[in-house]
Amino acid sequence: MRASRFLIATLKETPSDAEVISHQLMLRAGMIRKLASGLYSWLPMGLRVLRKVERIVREEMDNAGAQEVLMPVVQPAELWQESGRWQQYGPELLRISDRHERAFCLGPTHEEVITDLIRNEVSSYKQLPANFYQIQTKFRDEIRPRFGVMRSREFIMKDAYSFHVDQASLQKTYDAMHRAYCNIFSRCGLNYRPVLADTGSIGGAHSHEFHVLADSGEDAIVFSNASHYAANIEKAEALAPAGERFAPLQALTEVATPGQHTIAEVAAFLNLDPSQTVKTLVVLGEAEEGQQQPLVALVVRGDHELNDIKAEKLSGVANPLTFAPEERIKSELGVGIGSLGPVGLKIDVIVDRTAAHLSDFTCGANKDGYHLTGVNWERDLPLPRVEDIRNVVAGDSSPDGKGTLEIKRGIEVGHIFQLGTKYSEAMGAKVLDENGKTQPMIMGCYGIGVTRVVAAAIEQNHDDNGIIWPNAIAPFQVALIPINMHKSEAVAKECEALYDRLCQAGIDVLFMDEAKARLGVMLADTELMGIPHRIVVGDRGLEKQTIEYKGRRDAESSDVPLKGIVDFLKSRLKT
RNA sequence: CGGAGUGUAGCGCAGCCUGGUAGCGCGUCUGCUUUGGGAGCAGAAUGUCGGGGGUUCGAAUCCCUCCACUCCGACCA
Repeated sequence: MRASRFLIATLKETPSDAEVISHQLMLRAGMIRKLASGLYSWLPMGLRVLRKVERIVREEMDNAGAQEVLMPVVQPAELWQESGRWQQYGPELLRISDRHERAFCLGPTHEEVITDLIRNEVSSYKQLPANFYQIQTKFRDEIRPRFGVMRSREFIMKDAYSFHVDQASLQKTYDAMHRAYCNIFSRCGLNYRPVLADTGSIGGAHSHEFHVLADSGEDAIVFSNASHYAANIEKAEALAPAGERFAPLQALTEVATPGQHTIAEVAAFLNLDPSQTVKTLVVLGEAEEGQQQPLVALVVRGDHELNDIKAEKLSGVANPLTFAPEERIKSELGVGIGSLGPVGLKIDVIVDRTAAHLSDFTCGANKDGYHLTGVNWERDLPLPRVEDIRNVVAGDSSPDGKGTLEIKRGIEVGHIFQLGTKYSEAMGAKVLDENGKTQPMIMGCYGIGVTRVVAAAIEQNHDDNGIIWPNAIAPFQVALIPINMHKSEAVAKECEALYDRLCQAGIDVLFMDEAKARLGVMLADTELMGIPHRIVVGDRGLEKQTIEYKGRRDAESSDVPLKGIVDFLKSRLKT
């Protein structure tokens, strides 16, 4: 490609509304432009990267035996009513109506459409298993779109849906998708990890997320330092502490703690470590038929965080997890939220495994302005129901018993689920099995945020000068930069010849052919755009029959003989 | 949804408090000079100052209202 025929829309200054580095660099490198909140246009530079990622995804999906389809973005409400998600899905689902006032939505995902399609086309177990994918625009009306293309409202996703007669077949496809995803992210040149995940609202048994490791990631990922165990923090189990609980040493004492509400305040006031306290969180429980939702108290150690995913799954706790309104706590428990504690509390109490292991701890006295110290389970109050309801922290034991846990940040770029029969049952997607019996198909679904992969790659690969693309997804592999081309016939001639040779060798080359462009501008632009390899052609080098090569990560450039330059570049592109 | 903030040229911003005919840097265009890391000189174009309403002789500036965008919050217990 010649730069003179290509929109190079680089920006010297960073637009003020870009927070994260990938967003800033995508704007500055001329890859995207914002149209409205959470909506982005892709300029030629950005689209080239997007297409390269898509191509890798297609190749690996096809290799893994999936078939490509393309389904509409606009979907009729009826299908969503059939699955029940018309009601379940919140305001994230953008609902619209057509000129006949029929209800539609913009698809945030395509389970309903694919299930509808397949129930009409597949009727025998002999047609299964089958796996269909598409690379399609999704729309989710996010509460707060941010980080550019990383959390936008409209985005491109590769979504695949598989159909099976039995669990074993699903597991096989699931494993194949797991491998395909590893291939995809490896080929994109990303440092990523598959991690165990919660299945969330989509439901189902088994699930993995694929995370690109980056400090700016929105998710916390937990690793064992001694095994392959890796999980999303939402999912990671916090084991009960080893050993017996220490016997009580202190007497139960009520102390005045005027004006001290938070754990930090109370701990500082009483000169305690927060890990010697517990906090009591009051949430809504599950309502009996026709009754108001009761209150339930959740108790975790003062320095720990409640894991709401774990909590809302417990029987007796409302799902989604909802904190009790302060007025209800005041009126029903007679105490403000800063002085709550499990002792003598008249509602159901669930205590975290680690908190249940404490002795001589401190908690609210259920009396405004007072706390209790020297509290002990089974002496001062019965040990309530014990569950795992907290987030793991660094240093906890790994749930597989091997090593301790570390926590890193990750950007979720892929997610695979075993859906089971949730949609096929709701929507009557059935086949006849070998025995002539009707069965709902068992489903799996597999997503990759294609646009997010592009941003994640930048989060992971950049420096002060701009983006550093991995070879496989770079918009151009090589930048060809002439010095004084409009003055030196030799440079002009050699660049034209080189450009042809590189194109013929199948290398994506950007020829900075604007005659009067200044060298500094061309160098800065190609670095900002992240082109992984660059060659500079000038009279000085040509006299020695060499040209100057610099890899985007190299500190210094080096002279390469002109003759062998194409082979030299080819060998560089392999890595 | 709640809280905070911003909206002035393509981009980044000043001007607003204290009302008086809109400016700076970058970019763009023309010409000349320059050309091994974001050039210099000379000239030029570009704004319903987010929209609407009000106050005033006069509003980017003061008041009301609407809109858009951004940030923060949804774990005080």
